Amino acid sequence: VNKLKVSFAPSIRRLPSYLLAARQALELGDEYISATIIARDLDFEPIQVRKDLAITGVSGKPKRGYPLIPLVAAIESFLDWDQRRDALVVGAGNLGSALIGFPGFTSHGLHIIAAFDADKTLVGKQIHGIPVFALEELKQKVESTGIYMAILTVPHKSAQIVADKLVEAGIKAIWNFTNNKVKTPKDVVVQNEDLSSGYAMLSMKFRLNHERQA
Amino acid sequence: VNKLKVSFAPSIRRLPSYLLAARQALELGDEYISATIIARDLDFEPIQVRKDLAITGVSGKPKRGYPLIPLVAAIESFLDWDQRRDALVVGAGNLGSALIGFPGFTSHGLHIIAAFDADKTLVGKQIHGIPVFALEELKQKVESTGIYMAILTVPHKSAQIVADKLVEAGIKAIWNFTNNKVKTPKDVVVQNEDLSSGYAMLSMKFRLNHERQA
DNA sequence: TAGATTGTTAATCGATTAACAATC
DNA sequence: TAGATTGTTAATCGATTAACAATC
Repeated sequence: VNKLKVSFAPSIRRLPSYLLAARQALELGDEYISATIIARDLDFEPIQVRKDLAITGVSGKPKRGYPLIPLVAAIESFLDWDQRRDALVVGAGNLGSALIGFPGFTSHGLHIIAAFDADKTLVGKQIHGIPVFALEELKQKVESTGIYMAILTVPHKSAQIVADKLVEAGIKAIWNFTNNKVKTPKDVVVQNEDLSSGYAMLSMKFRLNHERQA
Repeated sequence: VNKLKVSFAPSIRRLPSYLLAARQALELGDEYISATIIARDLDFEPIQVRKDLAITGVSGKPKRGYPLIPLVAAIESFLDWDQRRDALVVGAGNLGSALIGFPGFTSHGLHIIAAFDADKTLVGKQIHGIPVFALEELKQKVESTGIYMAILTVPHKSAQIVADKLVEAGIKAIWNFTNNKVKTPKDVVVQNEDLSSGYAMLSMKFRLNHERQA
């Protein structure tokens, strides 16, 4: 079910780091940035950077590189990050609160404007200035605001149950920070952000590095 | 620099979800789990699950599947998750605090036992029962405890500076939650956990899904 | 001009999927 | 036994890297 093939997934995952590099160069007053420079900064191959940037449609100048302002615009537009997008956080625990307070999202157009939690003692309070509502109010809030994106930060055992409620409320995109995969109808996209898979990579890298030296 | 080839990286990233599935089946009182069942739960192909599990060395029984207790043990041992590992959090802001309070890590053997921050008003306080120290105390603490793993949750602009301090203090593994890639000598492994690349994927999936219906 | 860089086309590499014999 | 499942070997697919002409 629900397996949407995202073409060039690895390239898309790398785009945000190119965007950051471009913005930083812009801040320094540069006009152009070359794939060679980006590659050196990020420890990639220049050819990979060129291939990745090609999908955004931006075009570079031989000997100079990519013009920064069009480059930033091309990446933002390709990712749909050039327009404001409001989102909900569902599960106002530690991780949910941290994401609400995370300043980096606004630079991608992402604004968290409400939180929801099953815990009634949190309801009515604010977290980093954002109001917390009861889960029961979800559907009504989604309908009245037209929001279609939700960040899921509940305990993993309730992930599917809450995801079902999100779908029922009309949410169309779920950023899932629980370890449990959730299933949704095919008109609702899910991005799983499994921290434990990153930790598996770190553990493995450490083991291999260690063994290599031994 | 520092580009350590982790063989079978995609397989390693999937192992934690197999581990979770196996543990859940064990809780339900099952004795075996088949690749078919795991694949259905996680929306993978059975052949992929079998290939992935093969690297851990566990062997299954035709018609039954993989015996749960050896399966859990094999994955944990392969990832080095069968022994306790202590870690530091550096940057005790929102995200750092959330990771300190995240209950899931202990099931992978990961225990956060201290936090560090440049902000002197935090020093001496506790976050979820974990003490916060000044950055200046880093080296001394690393040396006295023998800890070699750090979780980096500082603002992205100070990522490299703080990473350098971690290396200098003797840290050998850095789990980097900032958007900035950090460079380290080759005896220090880094795992970059770039949230914005996940958000790029979600944005793209949503756009493609939307366009397909239009 | 010389040389660095882009962008395209082709080659390589690695991961996923298919096929199927072995097994319980 | 029949049939589901494992595990291995081969085929396919897609991503990365190489080669190189075009360009400024």
